Amino acid sequence: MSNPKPVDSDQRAAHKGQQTKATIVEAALGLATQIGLEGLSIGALAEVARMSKSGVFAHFGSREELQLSVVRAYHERFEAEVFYPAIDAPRGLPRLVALFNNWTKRTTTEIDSGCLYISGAAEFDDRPGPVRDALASSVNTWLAAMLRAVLQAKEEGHLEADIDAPQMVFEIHGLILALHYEARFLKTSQSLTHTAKGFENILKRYGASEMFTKPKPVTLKPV
Amino acid sequence: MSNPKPVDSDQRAAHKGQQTKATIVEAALGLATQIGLEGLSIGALAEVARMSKSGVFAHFGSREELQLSVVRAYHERFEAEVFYPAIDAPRGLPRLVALFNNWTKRTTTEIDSGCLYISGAAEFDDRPGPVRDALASSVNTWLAAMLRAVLQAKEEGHLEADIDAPQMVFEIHGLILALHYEARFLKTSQSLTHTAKGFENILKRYGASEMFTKPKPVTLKPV
DNA sequence: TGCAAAATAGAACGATCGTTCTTTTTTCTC
DNA sequence: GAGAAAAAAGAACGATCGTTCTATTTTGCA
Repeated sequence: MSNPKPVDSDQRAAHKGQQTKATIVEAALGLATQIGLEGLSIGALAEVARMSKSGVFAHFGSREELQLSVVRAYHERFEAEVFYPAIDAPRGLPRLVALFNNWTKRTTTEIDSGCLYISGAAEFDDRPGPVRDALASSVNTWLAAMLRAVLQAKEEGHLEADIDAPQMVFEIHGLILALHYEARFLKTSQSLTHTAKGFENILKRYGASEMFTKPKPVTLKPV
Repeated sequence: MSNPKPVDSDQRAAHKGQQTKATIVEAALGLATQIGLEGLSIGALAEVARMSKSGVFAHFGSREELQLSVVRAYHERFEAEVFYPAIDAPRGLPRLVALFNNWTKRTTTEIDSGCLYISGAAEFDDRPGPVRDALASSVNTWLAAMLRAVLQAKEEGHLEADIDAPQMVFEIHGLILALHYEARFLKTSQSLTHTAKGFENILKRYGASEMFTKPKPVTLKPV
């Protein structure tokens, strides 16, 4: 009983299987963002991961479970890259701006790789099942976080008091979707500029002062 | 030589083949908008069209040509439903509003069926070839028409003189994309309201007077 | 170091894919 | 109505799909 709980290494009791599974999911994530969750085939994945088809398959038990693993991995990555870094920013408008900037930055890098939340939505539009549910749940979680940020900015007095918060989130979401569509599919060069300018327009319309450019403004909480 | 050019019936010299081909394309359009252009299989299409697989195939010669036919058919339908009805409206803001309303209306009905320009963009993101080119060409044609309408509204003095027209089209496009995404995938109930309100916000921001609600305003051309 | 267990590989399955070829049926013209 | 031409059907192809089963290799613990 010298080491009853080996919590030292990567994940607890990393039985080699779990670490190769992580490698596979990593490769699957790359494939899925490019060719979509539906286009993701076990054969192609095995080739990329330099493994046998059955070797890959054994880790998941079904293609659907593989797709779910990919969605979960994407969710974690999105959270780590977009959400968590932004909660360092002060509550209110600065945090909302940080969230949007991180979102935009991620979408910009995804012009080459693709966004799973967007391609997945198109693929699982009317295809019920666990994959669709997982995708929708992740997106809803993220949109709820954005809504929370808007509400907090309103509470802090950084936005006008009578604004329609879900409406604002809807419009921001539209900017990101248009950025992805026009930059990735149409290869329009000005998309990023349009996105930034569009966000400025939205902020102005909802009563944000010009302080949103400065990361740490003087506190002007009216309460 | 009584009838050298029978231009009477449906399309010129409707040799039966072309009319069944039209039926097939019709069915293919329905399938493609639901499950996507990539998911469109000749076997499934043959089943829907109540024909043999080879019978369907013979009309196109390749799956890619079938996909191209679907894209062309969608383009025609989009034009007929969104673009042409709007050019009856007076040049300037009324026409722009009509274009947007038709676009919104079509997207709303497509909450059940799906929009080929959106699902197709996700599928052919980084898949070069004729299908992608045809899709992108159609979308660009439509966005150019929207841009033209904005520019004309500016010329007519219905919008402020110094506005960034491509920027405005980008923001409008975002509204439609958000409508499709949130209504069709997330099944958010308020999407249509958010879209209409978002358009109002955009119009206000670009200096449109409140006359845009009335279909036939008094002419106020300042030139 | 030995041995059980876990991980991977390999082969094969039924199904479906796009496509080709041949045959039958339907259509159009004289 | 006969006969050529067009359209549709039918069967089969190689390839790939997800999945299952068995065999082999690798791992981790005593």
